[in-house]
Amino acid sequence: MEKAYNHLEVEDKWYKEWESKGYFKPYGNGDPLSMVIPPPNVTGALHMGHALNNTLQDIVARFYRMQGRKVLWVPGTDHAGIATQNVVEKQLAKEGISREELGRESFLEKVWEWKEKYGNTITGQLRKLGASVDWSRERFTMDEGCSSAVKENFYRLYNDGLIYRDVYIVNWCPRCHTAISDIEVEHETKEGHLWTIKYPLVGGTGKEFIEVATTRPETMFGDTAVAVNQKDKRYTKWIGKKVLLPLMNKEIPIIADDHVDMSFGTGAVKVTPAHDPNDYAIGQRHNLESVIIMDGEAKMNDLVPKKYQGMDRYVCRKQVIEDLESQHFLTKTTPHEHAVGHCYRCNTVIEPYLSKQWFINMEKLADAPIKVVETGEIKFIPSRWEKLYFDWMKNIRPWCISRQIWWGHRIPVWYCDDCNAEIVSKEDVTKCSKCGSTKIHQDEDVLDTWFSSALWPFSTLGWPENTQDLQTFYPTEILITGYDIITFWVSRMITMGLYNMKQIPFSHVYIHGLVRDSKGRKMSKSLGNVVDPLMIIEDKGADVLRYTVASLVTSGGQDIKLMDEKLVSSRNFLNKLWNVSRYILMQETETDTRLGQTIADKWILGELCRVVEETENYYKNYDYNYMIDKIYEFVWGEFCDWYIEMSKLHKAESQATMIYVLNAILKILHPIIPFITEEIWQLVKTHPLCPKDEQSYPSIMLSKWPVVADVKFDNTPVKLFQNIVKAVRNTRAEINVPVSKKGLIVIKGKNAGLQEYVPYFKFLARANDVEFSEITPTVKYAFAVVGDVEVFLPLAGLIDLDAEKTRLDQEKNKLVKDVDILSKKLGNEGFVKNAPAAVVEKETALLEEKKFQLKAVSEKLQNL
RNA sequence: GGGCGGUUAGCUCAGUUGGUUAGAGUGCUUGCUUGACAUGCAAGAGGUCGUUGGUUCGAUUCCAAUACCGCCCA
Repeated sequence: MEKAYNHLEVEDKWYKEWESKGYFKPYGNGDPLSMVIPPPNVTGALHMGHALNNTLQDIVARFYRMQGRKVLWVPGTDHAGIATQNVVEKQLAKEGISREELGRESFLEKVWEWKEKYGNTITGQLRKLGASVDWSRERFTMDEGCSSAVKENFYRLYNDGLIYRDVYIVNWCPRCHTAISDIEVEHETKEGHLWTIKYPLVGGTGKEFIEVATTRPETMFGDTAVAVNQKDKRYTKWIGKKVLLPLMNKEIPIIADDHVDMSFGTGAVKVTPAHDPNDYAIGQRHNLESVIIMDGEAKMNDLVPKKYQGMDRYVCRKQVIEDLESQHFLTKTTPHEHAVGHCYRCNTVIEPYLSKQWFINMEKLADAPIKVVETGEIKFIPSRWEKLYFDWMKNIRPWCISRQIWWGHRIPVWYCDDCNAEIVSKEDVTKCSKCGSTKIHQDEDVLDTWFSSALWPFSTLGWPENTQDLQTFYPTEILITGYDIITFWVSRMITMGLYNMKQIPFSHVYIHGLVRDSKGRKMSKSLGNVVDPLMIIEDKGADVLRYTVASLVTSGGQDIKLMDEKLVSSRNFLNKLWNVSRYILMQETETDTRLGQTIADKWILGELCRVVEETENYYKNYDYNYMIDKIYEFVWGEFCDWYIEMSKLHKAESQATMIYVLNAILKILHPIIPFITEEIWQLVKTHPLCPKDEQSYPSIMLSKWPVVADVKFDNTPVKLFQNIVKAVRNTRAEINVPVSKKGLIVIKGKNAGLQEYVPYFKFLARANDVEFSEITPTVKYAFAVVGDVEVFLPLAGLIDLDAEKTRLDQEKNKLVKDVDILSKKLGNEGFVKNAPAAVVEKETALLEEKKFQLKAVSEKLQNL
């Protein structure tokens, strides 16, 4: 083996091997287990969120594959309608072409070209990460099958009366030129103003006004009423009268509505039904006219006075304020903080906009999805996310699914120009089914991308066809995703899964946190704090990235701060694993195949048995951070630091055990760090002392989870031995004994079982001999007490007496404190009476030990 | 305004049913060219567990209040 591990060469080599040999396909005859990948944006690039999400999925896939399950992990990408269209439009803009100039057909050709060119970027990057997805089943939300699923779903929902088209106020993005759904709007608190405007009373003295407060004066041209609360005494006399809209000279009524907040502003609000959702609701209740005063780009249209026509909404706002002021209609301007909705794709301020859109009546679909989570048929991990899910589902509102863009699934509805029939069809329509006219046209809009994503767990398995895959692998078992798309995606998959399949789409939803920068900030291009996972893979390897990410995932699902130090620590661990393997494999091959010949062998086999069992449970509970801690401690702390060192005294007898333990270590680590474990395992499996059946597996990823014999071994003597060695090392270091000097160790007290460890003491504690004695040595010595064993280091002439005195003094002080605390505790009647007997017993024994140690240390200090 | 999460060593974080003297990695100090590893070995220093009350024989852990930070929803 090379002295240093070369990840660049090894990782590429094994991934090619695994993929080309078809190891990612469902393997064996085990119980099927399937997962679908959260499809990344087809034109996107791998970011840390993907790296985390796919590492976690791959860990699950590889673990269960080794457990004998028939694992299918389906990969694929998402067409990301708005985002992709934006990207391609921007590209075209550089060439001075707009999509309108190009026309729908040609533009879509361009997008497909773009997809062909860049669509492999992210899938290539998933390969770099080591994802064991079945590429032969790769899907795309706009491929033929998924498109047919979308049409089928639309068709069914429409015929069940759950999809409808209606004029409604929606969130309009003036930059993307499309409606978006409620959850696609991001609210940001912004410093704005509250303007108070006088609306003069019609038929009054000319000096009577009602004052309205607004944050959006430019929408006044669309006002069709002023509303006050019925209970508001200030305005009772005004209700039913009319005011004159300034700058417009249009008469509008004053109405009473219970939803008006009397404490806000002046208590009177202007009502603009076409440009505010609350006002729209008021408008509906009072049968008010809705006047749309802007175009699709949020520029003022020809329903406003000529002066303002064509102005951008913000330019217009400025002008309106100026004009109101000069005409003495503006009475007050106060700073005001309020939430402003922004488009999640381009961050443009959303314009509430009245338009005709397609909706899904989610409320009628919500019962079953709520129930399956309530009954535990679908389990969220951690369970606290169920609350978010319930909040969302129980207050669900109509889902606006139409988008005024071109890239996406075109709505499968045709309209007859002659008889106005609305025809929904899974096949393209050329003739009106009602009147036979051929003058028909398809709906111009496309569907929300999430509409197709909602079908992903079954559309990827072949639905609406009843395929073998669908029968074998639906429902899927585990869905792994970040908490940011529980509402966007998880809830909709559950809804559509139940609606179309009459079965849940998955039983476990494992929710992880988001990856943040070292300061805890969200990674974003504008902040420039984006960590590119590919740079890490290039620099340190995918294994290092995976190990780091997995070690940072907590069971509580906290967000993850990615720090360079963590990556270095992970790399060091892999280096350790590499080197200990190299050490083991570089030994001359022995012929003795017996395991557990020495006490060291027996001890490590016992520990291995415990670790393998614990690890299996941690994997099953997604408890990766704790698991890695335990494996790290076992591999580095116990195997390398103690076992390997001890085994150097009997390399030949221990070789079989060493290989055996190494083989198991590689297997339990494989799901986390697949590449390095494969590289080493290929060497281990052909070693003559490796269990023979390993050779029947071509790859560690297809090999079986280790079955470790339940070795019963009392590790009390080993622990005592280790503690004495540590005490001796500590003592020698503190009293400045040169490392090169060896000395005698005298052990006094209960030393049952320690005789066997004499050679190890000599080797690991720099002893030239070890004596077991019942009496205290008479020569000068340094002293330590371990449990109820006294340890003497008679190092004549080498002892720094001052240092030894300081040491023992400190030790004594500590023991005095311990004895004090324990005495008080055991002197407390309440404790002795109420605490469990086992605890009292333990504390009593401990007090005895501390008393003994205190006495021993005090004596030695006096004799110094 | 409603909800959720966080606050533990210089830094980043664990802490699984309440039970001694609270752990890890990293950083720091000291000593080591020990026969796989200096990406290493050995030893060490470092915390009144955000604050205040309560329950309890006993609270980092359970309850209540409060402060600060972050996120989501309206």
